[in-house]
Amino acid sequence: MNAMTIGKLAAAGRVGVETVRFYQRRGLLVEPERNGGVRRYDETDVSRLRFIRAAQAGGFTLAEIGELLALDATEDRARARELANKRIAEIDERIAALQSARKSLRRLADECAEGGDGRCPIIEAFEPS
Amino acid sequence: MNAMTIGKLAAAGRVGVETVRFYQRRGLLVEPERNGGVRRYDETDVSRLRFIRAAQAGGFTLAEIGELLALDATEDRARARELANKRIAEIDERIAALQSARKSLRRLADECAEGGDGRCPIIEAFEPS
DNA sequence: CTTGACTCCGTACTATGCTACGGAACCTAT
DNA sequence: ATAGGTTCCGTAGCATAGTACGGAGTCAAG
Repeated sequence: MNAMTIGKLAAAGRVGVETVRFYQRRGLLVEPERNGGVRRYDETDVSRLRFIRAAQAGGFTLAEIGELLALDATEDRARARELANKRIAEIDERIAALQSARKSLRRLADECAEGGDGRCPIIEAFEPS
Repeated sequence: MNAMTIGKLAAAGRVGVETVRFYQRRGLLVEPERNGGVRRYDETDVSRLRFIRAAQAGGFTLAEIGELLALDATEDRARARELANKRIAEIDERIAALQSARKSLRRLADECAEGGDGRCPIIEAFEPS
Protein backbone atom coordinates (compact mmCIF):
# COMPACT_ATOMS: atom_id res chain seq x y z
CA MET A 1 0.00 0.00 0.00
CA ASN A 2 1.08 3.53 -0.62
CA ALA A 3 0.35 4.95 2.80
CA MET A 4 1.87 8.32 3.45
CA THR A 5 2.52 10.52 6.42
CA ILE A 6 1.05 13.94 6.94
CA GLY A 7 4.18 15.54 5.54
CA LYS A 8 3.90 13.67 2.26
CA LEU A 9 0.21 14.45 1.98
CA ALA A 10 0.85 18.13 2.60
CA ALA A 11 3.58 18.14 -0.04
CA ALA A 12 1.31 16.35 -2.52
CA GLY A 13 -1.32 19.00 -2.00
CA ARG A 14 1.17 21.84 -1.88
CA VAL A 15 0.03 23.01 1.53
CA GLY A 16 1.68 23.06 4.93
CA VAL A 17 1.40 20.31 7.49
CA GLU A 18 -0.38 22.69 9.80
CA THR A 19 -2.91 23.38 7.10
CA VAL A 20 -3.72 19.67 6.82
CA ARG A 21 -4.20 19.51 10.54
CA PHE A 22 -6.35 22.60 10.35
CA TYR A 23 -8.56 21.02 7.67
CA GLN A 24 -8.89 17.97 9.85
CA ARG A 25 -10.06 20.06 12.74
CA ARG A 26 -12.55 21.71 10.40
CA GLY A 27 -13.81 18.32 9.31
CA LEU A 28 -12.75 18.85 5.69
CA LEU A 29 -10.32 16.00 5.85
CA VAL A 30 -11.23 12.89 7.74
CA GLU A 31 -9.00 11.73 10.55
CA PRO A 32 -7.31 8.72 8.99
CA GLU A 33 -6.25 5.45 10.51
CA ARG A 34 -3.22 5.45 12.69
CA ASN A 35 -0.26 3.20 12.48
CA GLY A 36 0.89 3.35 16.05
CA GLY A 37 0.03 6.95 16.73
CA VAL A 38 1.06 8.26 13.35
CA ARG A 39 -1.62 9.06 10.78
CA ARG A 40 -1.49 7.30 7.45
CA TYR A 41 -3.02 8.82 4.35
CA ASP A 42 -3.65 7.51 0.87
CA GLU A 43 -4.54 8.73 -2.60
CA THR A 44 -8.15 9.49 -1.74
CA ASP A 45 -6.89 11.95 0.86
CA VAL A 46 -4.75 13.61 -1.78
CA SER A 47 -7.80 13.93 -4.04
CA ARG A 48 -9.81 15.46 -1.27
CA LEU A 49 -7.06 17.90 -0.44
CA ARG A 50 -6.68 18.89 -4.09
CA PHE A 51 -10.42 19.29 -4.34
CA ILE A 52 -10.38 21.66 -1.40
CA ARG A 53 -7.72 23.81 -3.03
CA ALA A 54 -9.47 23.80 -6.39
CA ALA A 55 -12.79 24.72 -4.87
CA GLN A 56 -11.12 27.47 -2.87
CA ALA A 57 -9.64 28.86 -6.06
CA GLY A 58 -13.20 28.97 -7.31
CA GLY A 59 -14.18 31.20 -4.44
CA PHE A 60 -15.81 28.67 -2.15
CA THR A 61 -15.33 29.25 1.54
CA LEU A 62 -14.16 26.36 3.67
CA ALA A 63 -17.66 26.09 5.11
CA GLU A 64 -19.14 25.67 1.64
CA ILE A 65 -16.48 23.19 0.70
CA GLY A 66 -17.38 21.22 3.79
CA GLU A 67 -20.97 21.14 2.63
CA LEU A 68 -19.94 20.00 -0.84
CA LEU A 69 -17.81 17.24 0.60
CA ALA A 70 -20.60 16.11 2.87
CA LEU A 71 -22.93 16.20 -0.10
CA ASP A 72 -20.56 14.07 -2.10
CA ALA A 73 -21.24 11.23 0.28
CA THR A 74 -25.01 11.43 -0.11
CA GLU A 75 -27.43 11.00 -2.94
CA ASP A 76 -29.08 14.35 -2.56
CA ARG A 77 -28.71 15.36 -6.18
CA ALA A 78 -31.23 18.17 -5.88
CA ARG A 79 -29.26 19.83 -3.13
CA ALA A 80 -26.03 19.38 -5.04
CA ARG A 81 -27.54 21.02 -8.12
CA GLU A 82 -28.92 23.83 -6.00
CA LEU A 83 -25.56 24.54 -4.43
CA ALA A 84 -23.80 24.37 -7.75
CA ASN A 85 -26.23 26.74 -9.41
CA LYS A 86 -26.14 29.19 -6.55
CA ARG A 87 -22.37 29.23 -6.70
CA ILE A 88 -22.38 29.65 -10.48
CA ALA A 89 -24.53 32.74 -10.10
CA GLU A 90 -22.15 34.10 -7.50
CA ILE A 91 -19.18 33.34 -9.69
CA ASP A 92 -20.78 35.18 -12.59
CA GLU A 93 -21.32 38.21 -10.40
CA ARG A 94 -17.77 38.08 -9.21
CA ILE A 95 -16.44 37.77 -12.75
CA ALA A 96 -18.51 40.76 -13.79
CA ALA A 97 -17.12 42.80 -10.90
CA LEU A 98 -13.59 41.82 -11.82
CA GLN A 99 -14.13 42.68 -15.45
CA SER A 100 -15.45 46.06 -14.48
CA ALA A 101 -12.42 46.68 -12.31
CA ARG A 102 -10.20 45.46 -15.10
CA LYS A 103 -11.73 47.99 -17.46
CA SER A 104 -11.10 50.80 -14.99
CA LEU A 105 -7.52 49.72 -14.54
CA ARG A 106 -6.99 49.40 -18.27
CA ARG A 107 -8.26 52.94 -18.67
CA LEU A 108 -6.01 54.15 -15.90
CA ALA A 109 -2.96 52.48 -17.40
CA ASP A 110 -3.72 53.75 -20.90
CA GLU A 111 -4.37 57.31 -19.85
CA CYS A 112 -1.32 57.35 -17.66
CA ALA A 113 0.73 55.90 -20.48
CA GLU A 114 0.19 58.57 -23.07
CA GLY A 115 2.83 61.05 -21.93
CA GLY A 116 1.18 64.19 -20.70
CA ASP A 117 1.97 65.84 -17.44
CA GLY A 118 0.22 66.21 -14.16
CA ARG A 119 -1.15 63.30 -12.30
CA CYS A 120 -3.15 60.23 -13.28
CA PRO A 121 -6.71 60.62 -12.07
CA ILE A 122 -6.87 57.29 -10.34
CA ILE A 123 -10.12 57.87 -8.55
CA GLU A 124 -11.77 59.06 -11.73
CA ALA A 125 -10.61 55.92 -13.48
CA PHE A 126 -12.90 54.03 -11.13
CA GLU A 127 -15.79 56.41 -11.32
CA PRO A 128 -19.09 54.66 -12.02
CA SER A 129 -18.96 54.44 -15.76
CA MET B 1 -22.37 74.13 1.19
CA ASN B 2 -23.42 70.53 1.14
CA ALA B 3 -21.55 69.37 4.19
CA MET B 4 -22.70 66.08 5.56
CA THR B 5 -22.26 64.14 8.73
CA ILE B 6 -20.63 60.74 8.98
CA GLY B 7 -24.00 59.05 8.86
CA LYS B 8 -24.90 60.67 5.54
CA LEU B 9 -21.52 59.86 4.08
CA ALA B 10 -21.83 56.25 5.16
CA ALA B 11 -25.29 56.03 3.61
CA ALA B 12 -24.04 57.61 0.38
CA GLY B 13 -21.31 55.00 0.18
CA ARG B 14 -23.57 52.19 1.33
CA VAL B 15 -21.33 51.30 4.23
CA GLY B 16 -21.72 51.53 7.99
CA VAL B 17 -20.64 54.46 10.08
CA GLU B 18 -18.14 52.24 11.83
CA THR B 19 -16.66 51.35 8.48
CA VAL B 20 -16.06 55.01 7.67
CA ARG B 21 -14.35 55.46 11.00
CA PHE B 22 -12.33 52.34 10.33
CA TYR B 23 -11.21 53.68 6.96
CA GLN B 24 -10.19 56.89 8.65
CA ARG B 25 -8.08 55.04 11.13
CA ARG B 26 -6.50 53.18 8.23
CA GLY B 27 -5.75 56.46 6.52
CA LEU B 28 -7.97 55.68 3.53
CA LEU B 29 -10.26 58.54 4.29
CA VAL B 30 -8.83 61.79 5.54
CA GLU B 31 -10.00 63.17 8.83
CA PRO B 32 -12.18 66.06 7.71
CA GLU B 33 -12.71 69.43 9.24
CA ARG B 34 -14.86 69.66 12.28
CA ASN B 35 -17.73 71.88 12.91
CA GLY B 36 -17.59 72.04 16.65
CA GLY B 37 -16.48 68.51 17.30
CA VAL B 38 -18.59 66.93 14.59
CA ARG B 39 -16.92 65.92 11.33
CA ARG B 40 -18.21 67.38 8.12
CA TYR B 41 -17.79 65.62 4.80
CA ASP B 42 -18.38 66.65 1.23
CA GLU B 43 -18.68 65.16 -2.23
CA THR B 44 -14.98 64.42 -2.59
CA ASP B 45 -15.25 62.19 0.45
CA VAL B 46 -18.12 60.35 -1.17
CA SER B 47 -16.01 59.84 -4.30
CA ARG B 48 -13.15 58.51 -2.28
CA LEU B 49 -15.40 56.16 -0.37
CA ARG B 50 -16.98 54.90 -3.57
CA PHE B 51 -13.55 54.44 -5.05
CA ILE B 52 -12.53 52.31 -2.11
CA ARG B 53 -15.53 50.06 -2.57
CA ALA B 54 -15.04 49.79 -6.31
CA ALA B 55 -11.37 48.97 -5.94
CA GLN B 56 -12.22 46.42 -3.29
CA ALA B 57 -14.65 44.76 -5.65
CA GLY B 58 -11.73 44.50 -8.04
CA GLY B 59 -9.79 42.55 -5.48
CA PHE B 60 -7.52 45.24 -4.11
CA THR B 61 -6.70 44.96 -0.45
CA LEU B 62 -7.14 48.02 1.72
CA ALA B 63 -3.37 48.40 1.83
CA GLU B 64 -3.18 48.51 -1.96
CA ILE B 65 -6.05 50.92 -2.11
CA GLY B 66 -4.18 53.11 0.31
CA GLU B 67 -1.24 53.09 -2.06
CA LEU B 68 -3.46 53.97 -5.00
CA LEU B 69 -4.99 56.84 -3.10
CA ALA B 70 -1.59 58.13 -2.10
CA LEU B 71 -0.47 57.77 -5.69
CA ASP B 72 -3.45 59.75 -6.86
CA ALA B 73 -1.94 62.76 -5.14
CA THR B 74 1.43 62.42 -6.83
CA GLU B 75 2.67 62.56 -10.38
CA ASP B 76 4.30 59.17 -10.39
CA ARG B 77 2.65 57.93 -13.55
CA ALA B 78 5.11 55.09 -13.95
CA ARG B 79 4.25 53.67 -10.58
CA ALA B 80 0.56 54.06 -11.23
CA ARG B 81 0.88 52.19 -14.53
CA GLU B 82 2.94 49.51 -12.87
CA LEU B 83 0.38 48.95 -10.14
CA ALA B 84 -2.46 48.92 -12.61
CA ASN B 85 -0.78 46.43 -14.91
CA LYS B 86 0.21 44.16 -12.07
CA ARG B 87 -3.35 44.15 -10.83
CA ILE B 88 -4.73 43.54 -14.30
CA ALA B 89 -2.58 40.43 -14.58
CA GLU B 90 -3.81 39.25 -11.21
CA ILE B 91 -7.39 39.94 -12.17
CA ASP B 92 -6.99 37.92 -15.35
CA GLU B 93 -5.65 35.02 -13.36
CA ARG B 94 -8.51 35.26 -10.95
CA ILE B 95 -11.05 35.40 -13.74
CA ALA B 96 -9.51 32.33 -15.33
CA ALA B 97 -9.66 30.47 -12.03
CA LEU B 98 -13.29 31.43 -11.59
CA GLN B 99 -14.15 30.38 -15.11
CA SER B 100 -12.51 27.04 -14.55
CA ALA B 101 -14.46 26.57 -11.35
CA ARG B 102 -17.59 27.63 -13.16
CA LYS B 103 -17.02 24.95 -15.77
CA SER B 104 -16.60 22.28 -13.12
CA LEU B 105 -19.74 23.39 -11.39
CA ARG B 106 -21.67 23.50 -14.65
CA ARG B 107 -20.56 19.95 -15.31
CA LEU B 108 -21.56 18.92 -11.84
CA ALA B 109 -24.99 20.48 -12.12
CA ASP B 110 -25.57 18.97 -15.55
CA GLU B 111 -24.46 15.50 -14.60
CA CYS B 112 -26.50 15.60 -11.44
CA ALA B 113 -29.47 16.85 -13.40
CA GLU B 114 -29.78 14.01 -15.83
CA GLY B 115 -31.69 11.58 -13.67
CA GLY B 116 -29.63 8.52 -12.90
CA ASP B 117 -29.12 7.11 -9.48
CA GLY B 118 -26.27 7.02 -7.05
CA ARG B 119 -24.43 10.08 -5.99
CA CYS B 120 -23.04 13.06 -7.87
CA PRO B 121 -19.30 12.77 -8.17
CA ILE B 122 -18.52 16.23 -6.84
CA ILE B 123 -14.88 15.66 -6.21
CA GLU B 124 -14.40 14.21 -9.66
CA ALA B 125 -16.09 17.25 -11.13
CA PHE B 126 -13.19 19.27 -9.79
CA GLU B 127 -10.50 16.82 -10.72
CA PRO B 128 -7.69 18.48 -12.68
CA SER B 129 -9.22 18.53 -16.11
C1' DC C 1 20.78 2.26 20.68
C1' DT C 2 21.35 6.81 19.76
C1' DT C 3 20.64 10.67 16.62
C1' DG C 4 17.90 13.45 13.81
C1' DA C 5 13.85 14.01 11.25
C1' DC C 6 9.21 13.74 11.49
C1' DT C 7 4.77 13.64 13.93
C1' DC C 8 1.41 14.74 17.61
C1' DC C 9 -1.29 17.91 20.31
C1' DG C 10 -3.24 21.88 22.36
C1' DT C 11 -2.94 26.45 22.48
C1' DA C 12 -1.71 30.86 20.95
C1' DC C 13 -0.85 34.12 17.57
C1' DT C 14 -1.29 36.54 12.88
C1' DA C 15 -3.61 39.26 9.17
C1' DT C 16 -7.67 41.20 7.00
C1' DG C 17 -11.78 43.67 7.27
C1' DC C 18 -14.93 44.87 9.62
C1' DT C 19 -18.71 45.23 13.71
C1' DA C 20 -20.15 46.12 18.40
C1' DC C 21 -20.18 48.52 22.96
C1' DG C 22 -20.87 52.13 26.09
C1' DG C 23 -20.62 56.46 28.08
C1' DA C 24 -20.12 61.29 27.01
C1' DA C 25 -20.95 65.20 24.14
C1' DC C 26 -23.64 67.51 20.76
C1' DC C 27 -27.48 68.92 17.59
C1' DT C 28 -32.27 69.47 16.38
C1' DA C 29 -37.04 69.76 16.80
C1' DT C 30 -40.77 70.62 19.78
C1' DA D 1 -35.05 73.39 27.93
C1' DT D 2 -35.47 68.75 27.37
C1' DA D 3 -36.00 64.36 24.80
C1' DG D 4 -34.25 61.65 21.12
C1' DG D 5 -31.23 60.82 17.58
C1' DT D 6 -26.33 61.35 16.07
C1' DT D 7 -21.72 61.55 16.68
C1' DC D 8 -17.32 60.77 19.17
C1' DC D 9 -13.83 57.85 21.03
C1' DG D 10 -11.19 54.02 22.57
C1' DT D 11 -11.33 49.48 23.09
C1' DA D 12 -12.96 44.88 22.35
C1' DG D 13 -14.82 41.25 19.66
C1' DC D 14 -15.89 38.46 15.42
C1' DA D 15 -15.15 35.55 11.09
C1' DT D 16 -12.00 33.58 7.92
C1' DA D 17 -7.99 31.08 6.93
C1' DG D 18 -4.32 29.90 8.30
C1' DT D 19 0.69 29.89 10.86
C1' DA D 20 3.70 29.22 14.84
C1' DC D 21 5.29 27.09 19.20
C1' DG D 22 7.06 23.83 22.23
C1' DG D 23 7.45 19.68 24.54
C1' DA D 24 6.66 14.88 24.03
C1' DG D 25 6.44 10.74 21.34
C1' DT D 26 7.84 7.81 17.28
C1' DC D 27 10.49 5.94 13.47
C1' DA D 28 14.27 4.70 10.38
C1' DA D 29 19.22 4.76 9.51
C1' DG D 30 23.68 4.15 10.95
